[in-house]
Amino acid sequence: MIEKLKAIPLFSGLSEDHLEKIAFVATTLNFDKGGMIFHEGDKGNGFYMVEKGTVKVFKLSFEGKEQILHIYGPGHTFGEVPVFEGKNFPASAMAIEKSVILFLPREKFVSLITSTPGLGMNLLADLSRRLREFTIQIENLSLKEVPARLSAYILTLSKEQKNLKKVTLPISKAQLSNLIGTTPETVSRVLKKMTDSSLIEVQTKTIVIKDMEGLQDLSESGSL
Amino acid sequence: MIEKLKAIPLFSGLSEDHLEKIAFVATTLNFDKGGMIFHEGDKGNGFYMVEKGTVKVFKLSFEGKEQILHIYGPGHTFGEVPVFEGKNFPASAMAIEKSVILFLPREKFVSLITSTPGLGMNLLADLSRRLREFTIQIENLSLKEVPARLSAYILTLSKEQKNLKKVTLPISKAQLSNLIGTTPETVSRVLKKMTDSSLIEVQTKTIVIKDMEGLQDLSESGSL
DNA sequence: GGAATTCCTTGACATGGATCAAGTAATCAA
DNA sequence: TTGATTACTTGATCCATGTCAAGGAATTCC
Repeated sequence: MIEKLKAIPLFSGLSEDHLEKIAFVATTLNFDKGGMIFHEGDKGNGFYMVEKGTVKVFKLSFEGKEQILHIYGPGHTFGEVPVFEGKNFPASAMAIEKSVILFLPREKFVSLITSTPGLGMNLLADLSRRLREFTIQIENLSLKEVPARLSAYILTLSKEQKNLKKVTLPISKAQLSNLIGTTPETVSRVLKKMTDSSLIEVQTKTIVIKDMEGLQDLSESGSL
Repeated sequence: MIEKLKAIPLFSGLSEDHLEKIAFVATTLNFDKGGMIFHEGDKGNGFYMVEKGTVKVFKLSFEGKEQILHIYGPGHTFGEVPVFEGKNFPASAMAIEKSVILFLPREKFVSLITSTPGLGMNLLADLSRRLREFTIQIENLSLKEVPARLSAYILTLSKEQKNLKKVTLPISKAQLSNLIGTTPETVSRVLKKMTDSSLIEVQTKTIVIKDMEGLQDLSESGSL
């Protein structure tokens, strides 16, 4: 367990001693594909870490439309907001494939923060990074059109995966459309246009970037 | 100065001694209406507090369109993200009226956090609250239409101002349209429709809520 | 207090993208 | 492997909201 915790950025710089305390209060949860980890409005009495698998954090509209806020893979933590703010979860979380999740109960963790200076700073950095990401997401949703959002997403993938020219979609196109705030139909049509303009080549879950600069332009301003 | 700091939620629960240390490193800045406090991309070597006036934090698109992320009045802090994350400002900040702003330099503040347990927790709570607000803003932009966003905004104002039935717009309608992600023309038209449906009455900067329940419905689901 | 500026409203029109529907491809399960 | 289920594509249509333009109200500034 301690080895697992060491790999998590949030806990970097902590002593074995502290990690041991954390390991002691953590529990392991298993979820099948589609399993709900928590629902918007639930009382949050702890937070979570992905050990294996993939998780989406999302909101549903009144009519059932979904907006994905984050997709998290191994090593990422989520569900912190109610831990520090006291209220309930502002969004829901679901495993989008068979996943193993660690759970850290709130109270034990809060007392750990005050006694572990580095942990507090790590958390502040982590929440700040998330605020920055939301800032970008709001910019994308409000100031950019779908082709710009989609190419920005492909470029993000290309940076995440070392594989600079050939990227693999980690989620279905339906999920992708909910992440960038559009519909599967529109994703399909825009990918086709991008292919027609020789920016990319698509084969099922693989996208080959043919014109990196063109994609970059499209992600910043342009339309197709 | 210490009296000013006491009024700020972020510093609640801190001893006079700690407040004195903070007051010692804080400086006062004056801005006219339209004065830029910082630009997106600037290196952030500290954060800010509104003492008097109003500030908007916003992003500009390539084409010059604006999306407002926050409007802050007296007592609110802003610009923390780079303090804890190290990089630059993810957005810009401008005084939208003559304002007095306190500036807290980064380095002195960071060392203060490690030596002041309560301050770290206050900051975590503050950033968490902001994450929750962004969550709602993303939901609004992506899952709701303009009439729902506008009525949600009016309801928020009504909660903020004790004045339950009669609210005063704290910003121009042009700014309001940039806050809810639309245009002045659309705001104008939607307010008119809401007036025609007897939900509200508008007179310049004042809105009287005639049908609270109807507004609530509209903010959650409906269209006009 | 009146001119000048800024802000707001209204109308006509254009359009990005949603929705509905039907077919095709990919994946899963037995 | 094959049938069944789920995911994706393509076309036709519709609608909310953006854009452009012009007139009207409110504020600001000498």
